[in-house]
Amino acid sequence: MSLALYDTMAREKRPFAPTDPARVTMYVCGPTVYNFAHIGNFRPVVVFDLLFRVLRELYGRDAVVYAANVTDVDDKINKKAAEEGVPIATVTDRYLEAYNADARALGALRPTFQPRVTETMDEIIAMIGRLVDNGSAYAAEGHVLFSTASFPQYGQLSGKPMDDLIAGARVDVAPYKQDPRDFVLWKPSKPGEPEWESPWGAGRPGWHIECSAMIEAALGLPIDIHGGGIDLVFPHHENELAQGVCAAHPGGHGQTYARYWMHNGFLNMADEKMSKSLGNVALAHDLLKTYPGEALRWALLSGHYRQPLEWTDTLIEQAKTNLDRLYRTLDDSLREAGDEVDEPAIAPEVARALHDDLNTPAAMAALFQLSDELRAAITKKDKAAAARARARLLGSANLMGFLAEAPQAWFQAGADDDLKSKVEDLIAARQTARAEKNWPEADRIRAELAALNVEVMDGPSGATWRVKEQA
RNA sequence: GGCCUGAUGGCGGAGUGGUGACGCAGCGGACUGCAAAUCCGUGAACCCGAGUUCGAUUCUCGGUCAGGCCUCCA
Repeated sequence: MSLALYDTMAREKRPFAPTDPARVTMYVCGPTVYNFAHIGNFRPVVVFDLLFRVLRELYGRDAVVYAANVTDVDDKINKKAAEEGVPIATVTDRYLEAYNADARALGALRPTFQPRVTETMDEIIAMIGRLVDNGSAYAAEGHVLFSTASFPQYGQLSGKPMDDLIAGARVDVAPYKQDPRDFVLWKPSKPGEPEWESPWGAGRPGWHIECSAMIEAALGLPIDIHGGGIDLVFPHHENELAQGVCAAHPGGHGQTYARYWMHNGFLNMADEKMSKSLGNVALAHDLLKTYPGEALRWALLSGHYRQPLEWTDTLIEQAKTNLDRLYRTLDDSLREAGDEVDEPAIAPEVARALHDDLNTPAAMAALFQLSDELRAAITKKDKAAAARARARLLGSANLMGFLAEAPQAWFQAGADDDLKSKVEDLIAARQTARAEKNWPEADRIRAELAALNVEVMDGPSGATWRVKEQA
């Protein structure tokens, strides 16, 4: 039952052992809230939610502390607020709310903390102050910069050779930098933009410092797990690590910032990286209007989290079909084998797969096996075995954030009460026709139901129905 | 240019030094008034070359191709 996680820093899978099993800490880089987030933004949300669930199962519900930040100070936010002529909080509140709603729809539990930059300003400024005081950072022309030369281990996480970073610098080096690799901790705001008072003049924090400050304040160093998208390895996490460690220990001196670094791969849209500049984005907000959140979650987890995932309509539809199969077995078991209940249990095969660096495809395969076992019990009309198998399927699927709905609700999603009663009436009429072997009439009613986007299925214990296409 | 991943059947996608998961789709059959579901059966893959080995899809090297990072980005 031991958990192993792939650590970006070590570049290998390592057995996971928290510093303190009574307080397991995890931090994941969250969204910049200036617009609806696209589906790619939700891959880490879902992946690390799964890890959160696994850790809670392993160490106890209250033993895992999970912080995911919210960036609510940013150029894109400023731009949006200016366009709308509203304070930035109007923009950030709006999109944070939408983001959380989307995350919830995708089955993600709320993180323990969701710190915002605007609410962490004091800690950020204090941390920068310490970095300046202990010689890890310097002020110049209204900016404060981190001195990468002060941190010998700089570049270790991303594996970037120091020389390359200097030689490969593609952007013009700002004149106030002592070293091209140095990065901003604090900078002046442009006229008209929000600014905060600091010992180095009014301005705003640089991109990376918020995470270091939040981690120190909310979790404490070293944290057990730090997660995010693969693209954040450099420069974001490299810089975060450097400043986070040096704030307490100038020069680093072998101090650990995060004990396990985890990074999820990208979603590819139509053979290309999904990117806002290419315009091939799919907003989770929009997808959720067409597909059930669980289906999107299944699709996001259908490949291993470190691999790139091809995001296509087919993938989502297959995810839906896969869940249909599981829900159908569940539904049949409830109807044919009674509602006798057993203690929910997590199947060992599912646990084993998830503990192996979150091998979700293998875990899903195990779910299908559990479904088959339940199906076999239903066929044999073995109620006790069915109850047992159902408890294992449900317990395992729930751990992964699946089968959270009642089967009826899953299959009849999108049907309002009006449609439901109409369908019930038609089915009753059809039952009468079938009893009289009036097949033409029965088929006519089937067609009528089909026109309502409803499919009827005749079973041994009566007819059931479902919404065919959910849109 | 530097660094780093990956290349598995029609599709998605695990995994393994030795009889090649799982799901979807296909085909044949059972069941069904019809249909759906379900069940049984079935065809189908490990990029190329060299090396290591009794044996490689799995290890090593080279190549090709694809993707990522080096700049805001999950």
